[in-house]
Amino acid sequence: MKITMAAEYAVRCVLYLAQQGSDVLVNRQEIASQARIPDSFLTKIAQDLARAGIITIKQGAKGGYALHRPPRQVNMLEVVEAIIGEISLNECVTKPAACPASPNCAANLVWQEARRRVRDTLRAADFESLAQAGACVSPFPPPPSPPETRP
Amino acid sequence: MKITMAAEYAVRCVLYLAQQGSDVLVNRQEIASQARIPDSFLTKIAQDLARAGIITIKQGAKGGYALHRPPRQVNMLEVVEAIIGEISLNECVTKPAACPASPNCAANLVWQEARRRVRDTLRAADFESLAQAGACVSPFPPPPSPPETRP
DNA sequence: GATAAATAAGACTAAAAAAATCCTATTTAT
DNA sequence: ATAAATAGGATTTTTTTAGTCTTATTTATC
Repeated sequence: MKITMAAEYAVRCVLYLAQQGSDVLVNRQEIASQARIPDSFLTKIAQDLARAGIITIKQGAKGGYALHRPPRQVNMLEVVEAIIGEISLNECVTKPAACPASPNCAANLVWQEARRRVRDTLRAADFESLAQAGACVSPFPPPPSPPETRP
Repeated sequence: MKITMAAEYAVRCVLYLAQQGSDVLVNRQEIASQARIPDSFLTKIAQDLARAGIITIKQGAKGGYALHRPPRQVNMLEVVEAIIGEISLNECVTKPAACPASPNCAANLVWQEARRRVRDTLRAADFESLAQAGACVSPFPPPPSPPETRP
């Protein structure tokens, strides 16, 4: 029930790029070290992200990666699914053939609902917000701040 | 990002027991064949369920498994987590040590939110509802039924 | 109390997936 | 032409999952 490391790395990679702003080319080693991603692994991840139209790869000397779109238009769901494929929590939902009873199974609907909610949550998180939030803030309503104690 | 087969089997096992009603002892082979669970694998799963206080195991001749509580008081979250441990979608949330930046990471909060929603959804699904729903109905508001065509 | 019918418990194995790594090829700025 | 980058695929290692097997224990029944 875990996202893979590759997907986590992908999110960190795109988040790092988003922090630099749109269209800024960053070389792979910098991304790898700053986002703590094994450099050689990042090549694989970047290829998936590029195929999904999330980043642009420039080869050759002075090459590197950049966001392909404004960070506002990229969300966590896209990034994660670019790496691991469409999220689904169980077999029943993915391959109905695996469970002949699935259309008659109430549990199946619960899995579908859970899946929908995870995907909605990730979809709501765009990288402009994430990058702006930066330290410790979230795209969700933050907890009310404690009343000021000093005038 | 998948639940394990063991967890799916556990849900089916408990669902099958819930359908028989509370306190009805069912032998393992019956459960295994009806819920399509490899018989020997079910022994492992049952042990976890028993440890979690979800089922009762009776050994010896005429032994078998039964729900330990009314189905109303058992939910999918419990059953799943009895098998795979507490659900968490990524490392950042589970082991903060793995990511020194986690308290400063907006993505982390999104993961936490997603996790919360999955767990809430599974928690809301109790086995009385699931068993009653039986065919094709869900614990979530069902789609409006089509108008009757025959008086 | 002996026996047969059940499950327990844990060691073990096989298969699949995840996480990298490595090597050769290609692209591009200078 | 050269050096600095990335591409892409093959390969490897590690971890997890899924399942099996064997021996031991429990309990109803005769």
